[in-house]
Amino acid sequence: MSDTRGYHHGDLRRTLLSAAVQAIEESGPAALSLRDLARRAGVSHAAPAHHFGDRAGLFTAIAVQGFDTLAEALTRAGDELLDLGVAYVEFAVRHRAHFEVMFHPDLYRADAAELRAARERSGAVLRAGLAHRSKLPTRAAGSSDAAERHAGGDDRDGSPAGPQGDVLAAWSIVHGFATLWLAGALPAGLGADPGEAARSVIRHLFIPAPGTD
Amino acid sequence: MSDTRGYHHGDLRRTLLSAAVQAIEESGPAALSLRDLARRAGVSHAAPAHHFGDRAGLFTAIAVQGFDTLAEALTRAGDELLDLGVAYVEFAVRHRAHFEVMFHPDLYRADAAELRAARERSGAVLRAGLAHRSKLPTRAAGSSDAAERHAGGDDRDGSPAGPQGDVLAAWSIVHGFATLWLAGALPAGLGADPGEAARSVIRHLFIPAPGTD
DNA sequence: CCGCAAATCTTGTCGCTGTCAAGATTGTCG
DNA sequence: CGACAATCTTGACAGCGACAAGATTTGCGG
Repeated sequence: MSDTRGYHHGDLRRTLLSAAVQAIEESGPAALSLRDLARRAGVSHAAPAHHFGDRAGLFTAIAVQGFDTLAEALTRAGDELLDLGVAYVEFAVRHRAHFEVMFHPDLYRADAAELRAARERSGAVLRAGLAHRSKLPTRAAGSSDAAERHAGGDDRDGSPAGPQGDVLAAWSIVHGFATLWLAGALPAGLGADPGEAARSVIRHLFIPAPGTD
Repeated sequence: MSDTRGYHHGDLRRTLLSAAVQAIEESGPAALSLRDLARRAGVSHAAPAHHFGDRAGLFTAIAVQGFDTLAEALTRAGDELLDLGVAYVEFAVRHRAHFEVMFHPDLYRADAAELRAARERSGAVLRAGLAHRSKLPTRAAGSSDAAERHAGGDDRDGSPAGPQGDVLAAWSIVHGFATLWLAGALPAGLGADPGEAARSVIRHLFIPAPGTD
């Protein structure tokens, strides 16, 4: 079945996908070449086209895979906002290639049904996790007056300062940290563990003074 | 001098740069073609090489221009953290092409002297502005107990949770918001003004409950 | 004013790429 | 066994970045 020899490769699609991910991790999405991919897989230069149509099709498949993997990772992370954010950053660093593709819609077919479904899947996990944001672990014991306070405030959605605003702020800070980390823009001295570094950055979201213990 | 006719174009470098920026705004950096640029400027296909060396050289020039423009914009924004963040996001949206190139170091020559200088210039402005972060405007009158509190706490730098942590958190949230906005990943309904949307998101950094007033 | 060197742009070429079309091989199902 | 669909190959074409060599213009020293 997964015989990689003979006229039929047997598992070409999966092989091409993982080769693509590896190539992107090495030199970025822009440098990806379908022909080079085919060469790595030991097939002819036009073989990839049959499975993905064209370059955009390949990137679409990678993005789909990425959104699904992200959904899994976030699910595993649990309900607490902090852990959710750390998981997001760790996903970005661990699956750098997927992450870079996912947030460059000009690379793939953003309107593809398969992709919209995958995006929606990971979006749902994110929203579900953030719905419990009252479980945000402050250093103090009290159950987060922050959440309570504006739960009584303005609940109509659409308002950018409303509960959606919390989600936006949380998403922005973890996405920004991940992006800057991947771009190599962050100063050295943060250590080698992006998850831990992200944790202390995320704490600044709702808790003014972090303190060291 | 700026005669665009004849054998010598006269102002080709600037023309190519602005054509490149426009092309990137239309279809992203990956789709940029030196030959297409030359065609737009009405010169031969090899003309750009003389001014920029190669593709990476062109992107380097764009990145330099971007870092300098960002430095200007941040300088104009003043000292308050909130305005600084809004200016950052507005720069990203207004100069989308520059922003996208700046944070994709694999596109250009990150070690070029000219570029490191420009990056350092904008970095200095950022740090200078954030040094006054005690001026962060809370809704309440009091002069931000947040800043005071941990100014007495741990002042040694290098600690990710220290004052550098504030800078990181602020940078992350505005960079993340800008990136998500540009990627079209944010939900509709935030309105058409990214600066204003950013303002209400940034407020979540140190102030738990924003309230609408 | 002259002439020469440097700067600027052109022309030609090479290998590489993505994409399409047409053919070869293999698995599958009636 | 035979036909059909899926899979892969071969061949071709235009566009691209890069390099080399030549043409044209500018500018500066004499």
